[in-house]
Amino acid sequence: MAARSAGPLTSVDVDVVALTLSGGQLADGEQLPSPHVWVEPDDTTPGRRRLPGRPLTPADDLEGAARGVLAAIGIDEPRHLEQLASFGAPDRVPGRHAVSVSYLALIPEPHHPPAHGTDGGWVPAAQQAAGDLAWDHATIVEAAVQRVRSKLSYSNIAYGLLPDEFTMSELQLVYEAVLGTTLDKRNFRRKVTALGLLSDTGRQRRGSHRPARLYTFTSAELVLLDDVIATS
Amino acid sequence: MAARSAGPLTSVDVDVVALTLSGGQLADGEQLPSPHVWVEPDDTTPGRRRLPGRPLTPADDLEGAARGVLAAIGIDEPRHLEQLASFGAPDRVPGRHAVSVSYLALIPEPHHPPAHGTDGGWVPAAQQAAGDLAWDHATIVEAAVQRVRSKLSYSNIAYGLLPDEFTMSELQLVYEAVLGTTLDKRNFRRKVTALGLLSDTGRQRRGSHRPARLYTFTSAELVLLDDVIATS
DNA sequence: GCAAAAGTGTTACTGTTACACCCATGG
DNA sequence: CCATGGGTGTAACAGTAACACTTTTGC
Repeated sequence: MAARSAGPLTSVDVDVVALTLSGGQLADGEQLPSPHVWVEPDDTTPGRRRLPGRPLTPADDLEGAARGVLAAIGIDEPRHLEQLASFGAPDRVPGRHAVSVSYLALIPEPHHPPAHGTDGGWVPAAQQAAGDLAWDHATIVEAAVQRVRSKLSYSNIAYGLLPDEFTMSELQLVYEAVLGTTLDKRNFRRKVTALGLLSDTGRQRRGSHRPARLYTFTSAELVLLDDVIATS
Repeated sequence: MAARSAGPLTSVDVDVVALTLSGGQLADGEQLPSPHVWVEPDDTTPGRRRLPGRPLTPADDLEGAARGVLAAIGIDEPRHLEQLASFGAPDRVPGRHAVSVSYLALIPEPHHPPAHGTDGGWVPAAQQAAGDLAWDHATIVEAAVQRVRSKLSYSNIAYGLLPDEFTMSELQLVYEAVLGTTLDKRNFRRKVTALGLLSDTGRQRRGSHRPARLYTFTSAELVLLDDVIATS
């Protein structure tokens, strides 16, 4: 095969799956939080919603475009952003051949813009989203949740869903919400401290109960481990 | 954000990292095999080589385009094909804004076309490729090898690098070649049979030594596990 | 009978699970 | 003093790692 110059052109969208935990404040836990995804109405498919996204322009790099999409919905600094996958079946969007390069963004609880002047909003990733989204966007959301779920086991990706300082119980809630299971408190603490990714700020959070130690992740970047935690 | 129609167009390339094990027949093992990648000369960057690829055309879906790229170099049925990642920095290819959607293909040893009428060839993925490839193609190759290495631990992805029937020693060689370590024979056999992904064909391979049992993978599709093997 | 690779078990250790009670605070 | 969530240890078990010799064949 010889060298090729630029071939036929295609429209490339950068779409973002922004996930946060919602439905129960992390701090109280009266109702269990669950992963929520940001969606917006789409004029071309009445009644359905879509992931935020925009076409790639010549000046863009992919990740920069994803950041721009997030900025447009009021999220200036996602705690975590990574490429998810690309989708390009010729019929995935009727009427035009569009490739979607999708990104996963994680947003810590406190930063929720509850609305924001735009008409988008957070909907539960698991249930509603599945039937409600335009084109293949439900597939993309599903891939995003799976990605987070599996990375919880061998990375510190939970930092993306937590404020700077958090208690052990809040960290455990993140795991439980994303994995959809309950975990044993003592075993969870032992494992998660054994990873060496947490450090104990001397500070405490007080409430009508024994004060809780506050922790931070030692790295605000994604750290991948070779081994596995999670279960029980 | 409102609905968008097709925006500015971009050229999209589908590039393929085809990997195989080479440098020592699996069956003999006088020299240890190592991952090799298929590269071809590129006219626009004299002296450098590139991954096989081609522009996406309107009728293509992404994976279909990747299969077409493979067919053009004489590989009609890769044992395994999966999307790797997309690359899209504006300056990754000087002079045009090109997004590369890259795929990982695994080729079993026996299918090597040693050359093929094309002027491409297999080069060791680790060493030579790194300095020798055009643009960001070395990065893409590195990502591909990493992907295989990590998936060995929790999937049957080794099927992509093996013929239908193989001995335990051959399977172990695949692991050792990709991981770059040596493994204990007894522990390896115990773990890999415990996964339940292998079945013992009654057949044997004979040589000037005790006959070796031949195994197949029970699934010729990728199977992901929850747990981890590999080490020691 | 010799070279070459195939095949096989046991023991020590390490990590994982399951499980229940006391502690510190706010009100 | 009561309610609330925070915090802690141990024993049974399961999985992993380290290790060396016997077997079957071709020549």
